[in-house]
Amino acid sequence: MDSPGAAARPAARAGSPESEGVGVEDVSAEGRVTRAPAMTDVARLAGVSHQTVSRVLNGHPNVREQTRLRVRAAIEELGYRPNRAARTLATGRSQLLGVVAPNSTLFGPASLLAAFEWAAGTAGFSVSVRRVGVLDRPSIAAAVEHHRDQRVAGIVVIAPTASANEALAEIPSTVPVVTVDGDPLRGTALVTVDQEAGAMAATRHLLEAGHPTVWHVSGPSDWFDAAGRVRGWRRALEEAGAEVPPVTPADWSAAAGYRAGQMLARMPEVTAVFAANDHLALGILRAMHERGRSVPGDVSLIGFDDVPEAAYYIPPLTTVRADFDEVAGETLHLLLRRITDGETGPVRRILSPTLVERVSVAAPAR
Amino acid sequence: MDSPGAAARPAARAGSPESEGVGVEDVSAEGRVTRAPAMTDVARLAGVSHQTVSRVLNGHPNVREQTRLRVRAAIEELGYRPNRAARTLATGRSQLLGVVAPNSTLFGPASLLAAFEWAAGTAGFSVSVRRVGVLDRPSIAAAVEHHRDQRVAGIVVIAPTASANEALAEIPSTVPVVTVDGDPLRGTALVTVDQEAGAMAATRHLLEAGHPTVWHVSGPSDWFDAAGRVRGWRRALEEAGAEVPPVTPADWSAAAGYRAGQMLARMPEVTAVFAANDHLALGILRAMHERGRSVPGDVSLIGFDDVPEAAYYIPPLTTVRADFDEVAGETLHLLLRRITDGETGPVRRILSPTLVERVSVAAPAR
DNA sequence: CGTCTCAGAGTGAGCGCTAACATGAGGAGC
DNA sequence: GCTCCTCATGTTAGCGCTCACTCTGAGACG
Repeated sequence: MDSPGAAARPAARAGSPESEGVGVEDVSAEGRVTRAPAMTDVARLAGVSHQTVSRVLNGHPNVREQTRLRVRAAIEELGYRPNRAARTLATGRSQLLGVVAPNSTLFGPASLLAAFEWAAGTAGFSVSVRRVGVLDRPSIAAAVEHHRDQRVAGIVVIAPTASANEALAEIPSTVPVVTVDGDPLRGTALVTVDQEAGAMAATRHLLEAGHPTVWHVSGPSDWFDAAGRVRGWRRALEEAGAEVPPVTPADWSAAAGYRAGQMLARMPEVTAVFAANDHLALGILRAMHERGRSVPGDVSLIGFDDVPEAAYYIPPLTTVRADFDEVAGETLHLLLRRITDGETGPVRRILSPTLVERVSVAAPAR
Repeated sequence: MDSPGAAARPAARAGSPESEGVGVEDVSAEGRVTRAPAMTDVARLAGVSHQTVSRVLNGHPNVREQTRLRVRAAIEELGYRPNRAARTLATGRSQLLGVVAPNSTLFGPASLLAAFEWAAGTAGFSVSVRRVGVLDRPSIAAAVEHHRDQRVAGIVVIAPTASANEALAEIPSTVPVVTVDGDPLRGTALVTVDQEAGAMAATRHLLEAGHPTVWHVSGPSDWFDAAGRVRGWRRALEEAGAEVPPVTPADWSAAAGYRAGQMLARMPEVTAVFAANDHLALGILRAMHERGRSVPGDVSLIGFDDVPEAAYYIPPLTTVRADFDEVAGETLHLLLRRITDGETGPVRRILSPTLVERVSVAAPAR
């Protein structure tokens, strides 16, 4: 509205044209506030046209080496920095990537987000994050629209729940979108962790330790991650011919794990539990402890995520680890390919998690 | 580079001017690719000048109600969305806020970031996040420069370490900056939690339970948070006339807490410990457990942060909680005030944390 | 020795918007 | 009835960049 020096706007190009080394940034020699150097200022100083400066900046081939050096020197001297808004306006493309993420600090999404921001930053892209409170259709659609307004080059949607699905279907294909942790069955670009494989590995590990069957405390049922882990658990049991006990439903919190654990702790037939994440496992651990059931003496337990603290639970937790750096890297890679090559076909990258063995698993007491 | 339809650029404004309801978005009736509607399209449809459309969009006063409605209808019909890049270019101001954050998933910074993104989104701002690997001068300076290139309206620096300090001093005052978790003694805009008060409350609580003194496992010494907690702990001891034992240095991890706990567990005179965060406390808990020292029977323990899992540690952890939503809200508030009012003087908002009592504290055994 | 080619530049238009100024109609004030 | 002001709107000129041209001179080629 009223930033200082706004009145000086039509001034510019005052002073002798060849005055060397003047333009620092915001205050001229006379102490007057002036604008930041633009491409034409660089051009004038280097004795070329603004278009040549543009060519140097964008690495175009047909520029003589000597000219290139002269321009670079001028850029350096003026401390020139290109105006991204102008470039975006002129090209219709930006160096901005949009992310739609759930408004939570859950370990998975938070780790993924951090890893993606880091990877994108390293690749020279900015990341604009839009948090959504509930992952329903209108919220996600609004967040996507918001990003499109900014002319982002591409969008990443961290949409771990089923309710987000329909919103994704509505996104016009004019802007590249990659979904992370979304519906593995959808026909778009998707990167996710093989939840089913991870859950199978955990369940098999417990069966192989000698347990007749494995109980499962699941995450919220509308999360794909949770559903995939249930599927893997069930499949491992079925393949081994073991009885499939009822799922104990929960959310992702230690509180829910504790409540589930209180139930399971009173059932003597429960000797092995696979929890859908480490925080649930922590709650279960405490419930077992309170009921005097030792882990792994009486009950074996496996979690999922390998949060950094899992190794310091009592006892240290056997769990399943996904490599979020890898997921983020793949996501970025896929998105950039879609941006530059205009690819639009369905692509799926499903990364395998690994079992991390610690001490919360043992053979069942006889 | 070669997006489809780039060649059709100089086309546009084909077709009968008054053809109603045509302009969906990207494909005209003939199936040809065309550009998204711009302000002039809206103006033509509404029978006004583009400037009037601009006035309606920006809520200027001098527009007749009837005209306003006509313009709004045209906007609706065309599905018009303003081009932010153009607006940014024209005004030199954007609706983008830049955040510089450490590349970690530590509970504090991660929670703060999420809360800030949420708050900013609610206020109609986008948030561009730049992660920095190490919080040293060049890294932070580069991140800030990156944001300035994008013409962000303001910048938030989450700079919890001392080494970040000098970088902050270099930032020109042309762009509003608010520091979070930074040096409480610096003369800029700052929002932070009163670490010292929180640590004092924890330490006093242990003293009041009857412990002769309190031992401290600290965070990394270059973090302001850690330093503040050490100060508060020391001050509470001194004010109570208690002996001040040596600080056990650590980082923020459960692993470091475990190592520190192994030391403390062998010292019978240690009956009360204040850990600089909950994850350290978790590690200490396990070390105590392994050595057969019960918490709170033999040793009382308090953490800091109140991570959601702390209530499910064994035993449930007494800790200190900061309200990150409040911190984020204050930060946004402060930043927006600086952006709109051009305020530049030093401002400090220091928010008080609260003690959350659970069961890890008891009177010392006699 | 004239013509063609092509690297290495420059010129002008326009991306979609806002800011400043211009215009014109209607009413208040004398 | 005239001036002067106010409200509602239009006109014009950029913001700083890229794109599609045009222009120039030197070498290749017949």
